[in-house]
Amino acid sequence: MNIHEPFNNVVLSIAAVERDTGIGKDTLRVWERRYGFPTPGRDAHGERVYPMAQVEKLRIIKRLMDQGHRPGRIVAQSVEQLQQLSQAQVASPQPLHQDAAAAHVDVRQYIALLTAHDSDGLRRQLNQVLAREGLKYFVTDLVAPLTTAVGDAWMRGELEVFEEHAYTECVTGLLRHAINTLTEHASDGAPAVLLTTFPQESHGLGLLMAESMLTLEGCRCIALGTQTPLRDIAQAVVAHNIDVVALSFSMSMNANHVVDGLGELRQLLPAKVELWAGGQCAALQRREQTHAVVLRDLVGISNEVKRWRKQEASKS
Amino acid sequence: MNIHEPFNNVVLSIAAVERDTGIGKDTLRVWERRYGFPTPGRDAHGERVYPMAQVEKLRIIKRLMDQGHRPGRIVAQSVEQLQQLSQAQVASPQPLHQDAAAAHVDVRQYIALLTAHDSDGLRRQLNQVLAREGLKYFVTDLVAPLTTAVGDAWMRGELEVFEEHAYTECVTGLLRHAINTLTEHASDGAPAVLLTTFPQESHGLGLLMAESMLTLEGCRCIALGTQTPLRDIAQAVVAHNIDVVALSFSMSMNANHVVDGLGELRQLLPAKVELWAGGQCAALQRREQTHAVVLRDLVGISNEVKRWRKQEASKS
DNA sequence: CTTGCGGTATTGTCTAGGACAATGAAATCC
DNA sequence: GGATTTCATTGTCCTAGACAATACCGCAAG
Repeated sequence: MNIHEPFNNVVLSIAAVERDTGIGKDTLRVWERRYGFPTPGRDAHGERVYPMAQVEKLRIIKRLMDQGHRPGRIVAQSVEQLQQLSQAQVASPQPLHQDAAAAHVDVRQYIALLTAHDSDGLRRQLNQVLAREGLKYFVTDLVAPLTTAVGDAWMRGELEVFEEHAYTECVTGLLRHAINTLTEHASDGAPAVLLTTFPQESHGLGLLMAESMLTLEGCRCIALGTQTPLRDIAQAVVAHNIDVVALSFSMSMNANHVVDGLGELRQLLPAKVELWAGGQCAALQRREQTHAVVLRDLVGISNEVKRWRKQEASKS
Repeated sequence: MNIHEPFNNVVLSIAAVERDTGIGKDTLRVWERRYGFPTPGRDAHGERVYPMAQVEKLRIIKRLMDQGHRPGRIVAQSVEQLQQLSQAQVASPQPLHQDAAAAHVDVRQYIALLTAHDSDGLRRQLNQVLAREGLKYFVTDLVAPLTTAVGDAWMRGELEVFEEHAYTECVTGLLRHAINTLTEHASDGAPAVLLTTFPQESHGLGLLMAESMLTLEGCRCIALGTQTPLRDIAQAVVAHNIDVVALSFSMSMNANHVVDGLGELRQLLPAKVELWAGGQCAALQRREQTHAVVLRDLVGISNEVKRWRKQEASKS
C-alpha cells in the first residue's frame, strides 16, 4: 500500500458513487456491462463496491464528457491517456473573438489568487476594479472574460471544483452588492425585463451580469433566479407586466433543449413580449433563431435596449 | 409537443417526479407494486406517466413521512384523509418553540405582497425591518419564519413557483447585501467556517442566514455556494485551514442521503474539524446524529460558536 | 404501569438483463 | 459544398426478485 494515500482501502457503494460523480446508477451498471469499466468488487451481499481509484477516473471521464467527448471512446482508456486528452482539448479551439480580445486584463493574476485560496485577496482586488472603473467596465471587461477563463481552466483540470465554487460565490456577492447599491430608477420608455434560466440550467452568474447591464440601462428588472419552469415564466410575465424575457444559457445546456424550449416558451408568451437569449451555449451561436433575439455578448444588451426604446417610442 | 393541453393534463415522467418529490425511482415503482399507488398511466413507449394530481398527493405523503408516518399506513389513503391527518399532526406535536413563538411578526402581510407581485414593495418592507432592527433580528425573527411560511404555502399550493422564486431572489439580494456591508473583522479565537450544501441540495437561503449569524459572531466564513461534492468539501477544508464545516439541509433532502453523506464526509475530514448541520430537514431532528452537531435553529449557531471558543481557549 | 426483549412485518435499495428513443456521426445525394 | 438519410451509440426506462435494516407489536418480568 502506498503510504501517501492512506484512503486507498476506502470503498464506496453505487449510491455514493452516483452522489460523488453525478453519474446515475443505471449508467454505472450499463458502462460496466458495455465497456468493461468500472470494475467494482462485491461485498458480502453481492453488492457493487467501488475503489476510490476508479471513482477518481470516473470523475475525469465526467469532466471530459462535459466537454463533448463520448463515453464509448474514452471510458476504456487509461488515466494517463485521459489526462493527456484534457490537456490537448483546450489548446486548439476557436479563439473566442470577443472575450479573448478583451483579455487585455490579465486574468492570470486573478486565477493565481484563486489557486492560492486567497479569497479575501481576490475579493479585494476585484472590488478595487469595481470601485475604480465602475460597474459597466467591471462586468464587460473583467468578470465576463474572467468567468470564461475560469471555465476553461476547470475544463483543463487546472482548477478544482471547490475553487470554481469559491470564484462563483465571490463574484456573485460583488455583483449582487453592486446591483443593490445602484440607485438608478427605472426610466420611462425602458422595458420591464424578466431574468431567469430554464429548469436544466443552474448557472446564475450570467443572469447577474445581464441584470447589471440592464439596470444600468434603466430597465425595470424582475429576477427569478435560476431554473424556472416554462409555465411559471409565462405566468410571471403576466403578473409583472413584463416586456422582455431574458434568458441565460451556459455551455452545459443541451442544444436541442435550448431550441425546443425557446420555441415552446415563445408560444406560451403574448406576441408583443420579446425573448432575448444570451450566454456561452453553442446552440445560440449556430443557426438562425426565429424564436428569440440572440445576444452575442454583454454589450449587445445595451444595443438591444436602445433598439427596443426606439421601436417603442415610434409606436406611440 | 402538445402545447394546447391545459395545465391540468400535464403529466410528469418518473425522473421528473423523483426530482419534484424527492422520492426515488425504485421507491415509486415498488410503491405501485405493493400499495397500488401511485397509478401512473403509460405513454406510447410504455413508460410511466404521472398526472399532477398524483404528484401532489405524493408530496403530501412525503411530508407526512417526514413527520414519522410509515408509507404502508398512508399511501393507500385518500387525499382528504391525508389532509385531515396532517391537520391533526400539527395540533399535537412539540410546538417548535423558536419559530412558532417568534411568529409575532405577521408573516401574512409579506406573503400578501408576494401574491400581489409587488416585488419592490416587498423589498422595501423587508429592508426597512433590516435597517431598523439590525441583521440579527432580521434573520432570526423575520427571514427564518417567513421562509418557513413561504415553504408551507407553496406546499399547500397557495403560491406559484415563480412567486417562491421571486421571494428567494429578493431575500438573497438583501442578505448578500447585508453580509457584504458588514465591516466586522474575523476575531481571534473564532472558528473558520466553511459553508455549503450537499450535491443534491440546491437551496441556498439557509446558507446565507447561517453566514449572517456566523459573520456577526466574528467567524471567518468561506462560502462555496450550494452543491459541492464531498471530496471537494474535504479539499477546501485543507486549502482554507477550516475549523468547522457548516451544512444546510432543506426538507427536500432524502433522509438516508443526509445520514450517509454526513458519515462519509466525517471520514474524509480531519478529526479536529467539526461538522455542523442545520435546516428544516426531518432526518436531522429525528434521531441522534453521531457524525455531526445538529443545530436546531439559527440561535443555536451563536451558542455553538461560543462553545467552540471556550473549548478552543481551554486547549491552549 | 412501565421496561426490556424477541419475533414478525415493513420498506428502501440493490441485482440482472432487456428494450428503445434520443442523440451524434458518417455517408449519400442534390 | 450543403442538406438529408442511415447507422451506431448511449442514457434511461422496464420487470421481477431478493435481502438487510429498521419499526412495530406482543409478551414477560420487574
